[in-house]
Amino acid sequence: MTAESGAVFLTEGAHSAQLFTVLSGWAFRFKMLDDGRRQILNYVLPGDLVGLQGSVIGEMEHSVEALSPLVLCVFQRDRLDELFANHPGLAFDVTWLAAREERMLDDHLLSLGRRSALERAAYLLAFLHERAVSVGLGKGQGPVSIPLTQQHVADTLGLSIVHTNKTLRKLTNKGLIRWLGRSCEVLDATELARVAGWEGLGEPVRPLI
Amino acid sequence: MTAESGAVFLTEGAHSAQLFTVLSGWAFRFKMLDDGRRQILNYVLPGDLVGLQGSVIGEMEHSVEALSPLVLCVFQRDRLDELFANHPGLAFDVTWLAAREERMLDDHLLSLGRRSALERAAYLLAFLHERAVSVGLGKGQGPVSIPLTQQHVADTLGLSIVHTNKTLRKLTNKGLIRWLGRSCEVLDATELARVAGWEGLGEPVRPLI
DNA sequence: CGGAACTTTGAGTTTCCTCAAAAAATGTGG
DNA sequence: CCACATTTTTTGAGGAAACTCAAAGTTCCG
Repeated sequence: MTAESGAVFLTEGAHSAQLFTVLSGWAFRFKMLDDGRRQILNYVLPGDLVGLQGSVIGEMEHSVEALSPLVLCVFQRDRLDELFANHPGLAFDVTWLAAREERMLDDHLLSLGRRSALERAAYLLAFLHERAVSVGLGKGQGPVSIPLTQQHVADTLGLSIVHTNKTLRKLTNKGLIRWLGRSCEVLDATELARVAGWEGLGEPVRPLI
Repeated sequence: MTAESGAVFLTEGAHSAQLFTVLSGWAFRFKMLDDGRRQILNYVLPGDLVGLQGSVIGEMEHSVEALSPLVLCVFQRDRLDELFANHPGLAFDVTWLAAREERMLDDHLLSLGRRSALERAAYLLAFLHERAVSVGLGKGQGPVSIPLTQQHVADTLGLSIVHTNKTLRKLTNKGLIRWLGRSCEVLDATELARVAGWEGLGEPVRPLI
């Protein structure tokens, strides 16, 4: 299955939730408040599972939207029981992915709760850079390019679009990032992580799904 | 196994991570930045699993501290493989718990990113109240009592202790909570949820571990 | 080429923070 | 049970961070 950039392909409340594996492209998970405030929860990259909450618990409480053209592999939900029954190794891998997601959310919570705007922005871009590199998106010549707008950054960091712009400008002026059209190039991931006081994900092994 | 109130019984970086089930008591998971800023990630109640990240991925990236005297049941990590191999139903329950934790963290992120101080405080107390009731802590006469200090609330909401105090006072003045010693009584959980614009957890079924 | 979406900037306001200190509750040892 | 140290809660005042409003540039896309 494929999805266009900007397409919301899983929505909150969906009861017939499907489970997907991302083969290529970028997406993000988000929730909204009634008055339109949006919070981006995490980003989805190749190798990630999408819709596990819906499949395991029965209903989705967040939505997922594509940031770039996306290629997905669909899993029927009822086959999850079969997977646990007959493929314990794969079942463990699913749980490994869930634990890794939990760990990323822990990091995001630390950021939103206790880092300043500048630290938060540096953290986010260092994080996305590390994730992009870990799935092989850094192999092209030059810096890694992340497909998002400043509105996405604002809705991830819990900041207004105006303050986000001013904060990203500081990182740009330090030569750590560059903003191009609707994407961000990370020029110095090490320094970004240092500004944020972030240790990195530290993911030695990971299962292939 | 038991733990005293205030005891940190799992620490960040622990490599020989164990897996626990909580039988009774309250605890919380947290992370710290180098300069001492602390962020509480989530609360742990009876029926919760503690240390799954360490068991599945291999290293803990957060710590866990008791809020009240705690009774725990220890699981050896290597028995997790055996569980996945021979008890697919239980393995699924472990994954269910991981998905539920992920969902709670999603809610917390929405709160930290997009809710005001008052909304955040109302959300947190409605959330903790709902969790307490769901494990049967509401059966004693009178309101549910949650064992924490305002410093814990501040470190959960990402606010200073001073602003937290002023915010909780507003909720007290509205008659929604009462602060007693080092604990909080929830007097009107419905109104708290309404102030927060929060729908509740919505947990029809749950596995028994 | 023209409209829409996105980025940038400035000005004034609100929310939340820090500092400082007092008041209240809790715990401890005699 | 009381005196004392410690922790927790409360209050006030001034400052910093982030927000809203408004508008001008830019870039993107059909």
